Amino acid sequence: MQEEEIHAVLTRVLLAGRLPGGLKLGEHHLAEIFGVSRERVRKVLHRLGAERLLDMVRNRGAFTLAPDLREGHVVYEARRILESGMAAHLAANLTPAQIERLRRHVEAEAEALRCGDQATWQRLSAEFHYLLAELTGNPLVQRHAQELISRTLMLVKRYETSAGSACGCDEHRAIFRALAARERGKAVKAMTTHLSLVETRLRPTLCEPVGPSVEDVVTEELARHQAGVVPLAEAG
Amino acid sequence: MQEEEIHAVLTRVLLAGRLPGGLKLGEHHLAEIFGVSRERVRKVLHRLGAERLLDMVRNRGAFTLAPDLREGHVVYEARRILESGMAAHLAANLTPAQIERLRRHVEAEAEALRCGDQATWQRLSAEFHYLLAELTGNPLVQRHAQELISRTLMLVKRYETSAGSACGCDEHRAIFRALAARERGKAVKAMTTHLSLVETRLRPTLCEPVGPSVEDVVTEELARHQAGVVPLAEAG
DNA sequence: CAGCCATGTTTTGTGCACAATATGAGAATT
DNA sequence: AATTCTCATATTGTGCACAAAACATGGCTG
Repeated sequence: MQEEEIHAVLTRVLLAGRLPGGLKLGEHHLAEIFGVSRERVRKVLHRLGAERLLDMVRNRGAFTLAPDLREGHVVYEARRILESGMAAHLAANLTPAQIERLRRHVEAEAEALRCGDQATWQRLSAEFHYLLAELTGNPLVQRHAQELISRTLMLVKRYETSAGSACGCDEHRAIFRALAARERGKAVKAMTTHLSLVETRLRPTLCEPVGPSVEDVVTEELARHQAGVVPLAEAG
Repeated sequence: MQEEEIHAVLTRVLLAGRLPGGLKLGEHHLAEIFGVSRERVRKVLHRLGAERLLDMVRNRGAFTLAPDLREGHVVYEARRILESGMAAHLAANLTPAQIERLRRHVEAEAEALRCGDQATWQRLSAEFHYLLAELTGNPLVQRHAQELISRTLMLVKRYETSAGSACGCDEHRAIFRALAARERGKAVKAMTTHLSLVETRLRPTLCEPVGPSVEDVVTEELARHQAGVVPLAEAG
């Protein structure tokens, strides 16, 4: 078991929000689950702490975070700032080929929505933003955008409303149209509006998904990993 | 010697660009310099690698990077994207008190420039951008902005032109005026223009500052650290 | 003489044992 | 009965020793 794999599995578990907040992740416990030495897990946990996916407390260990809606607001605000900048940049720099690629993506979203394919639509919907970051061609922007988007996915999993996730395709289309028309101001505004709307769709559902054991969740994701399933960004 | 201190000292040395690129930083060597165990240094080195301030090669060790102007372009582009988003946000959200704070900063810059106080002006000039990030009140944006700005400081140290660093105060003032007037579009444009101009001031000076030994540079910065000197952002 | 393999040396990676610190229970005291 | 102190236990942090990998040197072969 490579260190990179452990990191990937834990990252996916954490971003999926499948564990309740404030849960302690013991080094020894995880080491047993993964079947590796404690040091291996230890290093990964500290790295996840640096990436702000875990709360590391000295001499106490690693704890899952419980992002509340207030922190969620910070993430969405950061996204509005970064992605409106991205929109401004893209409006001025997109090539025709890139515009075409965007168009196809938005169409695929609409198609999935029309077919009632909720899973596909939800995936494409997230990937729209990853795609925009990719089209900037700037690795630094991509990394930052990916981090922020991942963090909102964690929030959405926790606070999504059944109704909420069933709209918003028009907003992506509006962003696309502004970008394709190279209208910078309009693109910025469309992006800002869209992200604000997405944020308002989060509902303060206080019900912590009463988590299954750490062992269950991690082993499940581990099996999925070893089966070669690669969700989200890497797939598209 | 705390792990945090070692990280701070090395970060400052690297960002100051006082070491030539591609230089190897041996674990044992650094451990001797700092007078700590190898594991301590090791951990810091890996962390710096994750922060992209060092090039970590498996089984080979840590190497200083030699950012060329092409990578510099990527950093400045990322800054244009992020900071233009910041400008758009600030134009809509600055409080009168914050505007006043910005005004004072820009005035201080002008004052330092008038007095010919090159050192102070250069410091204030960098801090202007840190200040903008701070005024967003968003910790995620702050972290990202700080990383990008630090990276450009590394570039400036390496490729600065004597003439280049002696202008640009007017550009900050233009940004301030647009923000104070809450003119979003104008603020975005002023920011983009400014960062583009700064980038063009970098000159492809091929002369690697023929570095003094790792030991000399690190021990010097270490002494400075222990004397309590805290440069740049923390000072402001 | 050039290229290549082998061996010795140096440097990094990993597991282990022990030390330091936090947690929780239980007893003693007010 | 509540609080605090102490001690037992569990968990994390750290240094050390060994393993593994890369590098350098020198000799061998074509």
